[in-house]
Amino acid sequence: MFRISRLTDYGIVVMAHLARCKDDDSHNARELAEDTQLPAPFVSKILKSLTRAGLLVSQRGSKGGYSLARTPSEIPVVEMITALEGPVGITECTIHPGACAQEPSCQVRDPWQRINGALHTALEKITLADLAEPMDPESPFVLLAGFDGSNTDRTKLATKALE
Amino acid sequence: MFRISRLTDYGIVVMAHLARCKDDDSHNARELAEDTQLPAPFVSKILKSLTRAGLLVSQRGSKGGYSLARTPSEIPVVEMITALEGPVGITECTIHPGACAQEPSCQVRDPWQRINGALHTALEKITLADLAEPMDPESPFVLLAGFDGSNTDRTKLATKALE
DNA sequence: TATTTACAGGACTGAATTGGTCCGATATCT
DNA sequence: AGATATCGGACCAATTCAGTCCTGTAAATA
Repeated sequence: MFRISRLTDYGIVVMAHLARCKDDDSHNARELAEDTQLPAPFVSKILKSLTRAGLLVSQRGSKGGYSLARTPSEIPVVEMITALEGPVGITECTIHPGACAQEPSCQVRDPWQRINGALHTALEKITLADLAEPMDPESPFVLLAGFDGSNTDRTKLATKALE
Repeated sequence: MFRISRLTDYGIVVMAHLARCKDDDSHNARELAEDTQLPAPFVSKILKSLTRAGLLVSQRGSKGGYSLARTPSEIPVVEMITALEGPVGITECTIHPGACAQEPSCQVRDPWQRINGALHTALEKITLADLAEPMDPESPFVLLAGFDGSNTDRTKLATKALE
């Protein structure tokens, strides 16, 4: 478990496909469904959500369709996930503070918040551009540090992001 | 979305509680449910799963109960999650390779695998001890690096973990 | 040995979420 | 006006999740 829903998964595939089409003109839902080999009505649903979230712009009518609202490198993964399945949060209390009865006395909340923050930060840094381009095996991607006591600038940065 | 189930959440609360009881004797299900303020039958179910996964040892009969199978610092978070809700995997294909029809031609699989690997590595490094102890705000916890091109040893380590 | 305590395993149920389809309304181009 | 496509939302089936309950078995005690 712990996984993104199929809605999100497919959504990102579609976004990546759009990112790879360098042209700026819009692609309609049927076309995108064909290209990605995904069920057409489902793709249509996904596109609507992404448009409402401001990640795509839509053009109605004949010759209408969808296109990216920004360049791929300006679209972080976390936004796509949020658009399609709501805010990223490992635990309930991350998203709805106060909903859990034993929150005030909870002994594990704080560490979870940190883990969640780290995940969130990572998903903010990774953009559609990183997913769309064929991977360069030499390129830096998700790097994990931690637990070795080293106190780099990045450490403070990541920790700070959680407050 | 993107969250751990309540089963897992509660399970980790119970584990953390056990970790904080320094004594080595076993605690029965009813007692643990009382201490953590969680529904008793549910706690019982959780304890069984954790025992089957080898994270707890159980003692039957009168004076029976549960106790940690290892010291808290030897119990990584990822194992608790796996025990209670199955293997950690962001996408379907991480866990069931080949199940997805368009896997061979999938353009986003590789980056997802990397993200997943990074998450997995992080959850391996964080242990029950980190969750159970009251947090030292100065202590290094989850640190995130990446995308700056720096090629540290840890980079290679984290990248290597994915293959 | 009988009794009590407590875990083991699994069946079961109601609720919530997810996956996926479909339709009527509206906007745009020709 | 007519064809094309998005927009918004209703709708439904299937799965998963949360939580309960019951029967069996192992261990300790009297």
